[in-house]
Amino acid sequence: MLTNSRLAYHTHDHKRCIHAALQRAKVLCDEKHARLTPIREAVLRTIWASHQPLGAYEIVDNMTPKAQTGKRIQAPTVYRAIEFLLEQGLVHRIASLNAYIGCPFPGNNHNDFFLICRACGSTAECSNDQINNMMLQTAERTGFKVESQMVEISGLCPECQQGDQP
Amino acid sequence: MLTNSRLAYHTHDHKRCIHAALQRAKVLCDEKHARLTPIREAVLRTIWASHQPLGAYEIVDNMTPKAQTGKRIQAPTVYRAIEFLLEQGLVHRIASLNAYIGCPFPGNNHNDFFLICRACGSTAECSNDQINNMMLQTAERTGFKVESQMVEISGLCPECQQGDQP
DNA sequence: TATGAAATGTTATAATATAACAAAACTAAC
DNA sequence: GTTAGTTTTGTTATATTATAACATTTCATA
Repeated sequence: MLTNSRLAYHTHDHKRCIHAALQRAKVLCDEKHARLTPIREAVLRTIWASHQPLGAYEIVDNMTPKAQTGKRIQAPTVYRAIEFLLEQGLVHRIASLNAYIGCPFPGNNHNDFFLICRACGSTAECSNDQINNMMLQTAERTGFKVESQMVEISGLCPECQQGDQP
Repeated sequence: MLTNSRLAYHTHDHKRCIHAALQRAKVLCDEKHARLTPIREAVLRTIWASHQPLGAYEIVDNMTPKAQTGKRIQAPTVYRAIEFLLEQGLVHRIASLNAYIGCPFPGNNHNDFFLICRACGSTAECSNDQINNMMLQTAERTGFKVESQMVEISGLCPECQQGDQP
């Protein structure tokens, strides 16, 4: 099992997270001859500013205005950057929240699942081949041909179980 | 493993599906002293008109107007009915599609997963305790306390593999 | 440095969902 | 039955999420 739950749910030097994510993104885009433009990089940085999934308009609001003109980045531009980042596997969409989160291990071609804390919003990603295989088998027993899957688990992260919110 | 894939993916007497679903709903609501009003029943019937998840505004469009006034049911009314049906476990929300589908085995308190055909939209529900347990275990190994889960699998149903759409 | 392709800017709008308050229908006690 | 309180529905407006359409700019490369 592969997971980033240690980082997602406990305080840590988050600058290193962001830096590492940006580095991985650059390498990956380089390999694929995909263009990680300044805007796309800025959107990725904004998404990585936390371990909580961010809504598209939260991203819009958190983006710093263009240096030259001082104008704010508009929604379509952000959505286009998100689309690119999704295609490259650098971010994931959390459907249950209509929100986006950085992928901690891009390029792994994993079908992961997400552990979403309903109290603090922090979200970790886990991959578990055993579960994937079992889902595949179960689906195929009904004759269904699996192409992609989405697993989103809601509950309480270790930190938030302390207060044990209701 | 429990599933309705036989019905979801193959032609059958769908009137019986609808009738059975309505019957189950009545019994369940009776037991819980929940009020399955005419509007709620009509929304449930509309959702059960197919094995494809329906968007809220598709439901609005498919509802027959009020007999007395001839006026159409408005979105908030439909959303409120959906909310009720979700609470009673009579329908599920498919987050990846922003759509709603009838639950074939309500009251089972199952954490099921959905097999959604990307070609025809038909969606089956499966429950598999083994998978649920494994997800629980995996989550809890990270210290996460699971409360609910959402598994949505996309691919091709048996029927649509014939044409093998790309 | 021209040329076509890709990315971004800009405006408008589609699609999904909810807030807020009024009116009607139902429930339970009298 | 009447009435008071609660639940449900009607109605209007609006919030939230996402995309369409077309103009402009930037980039890669010939």
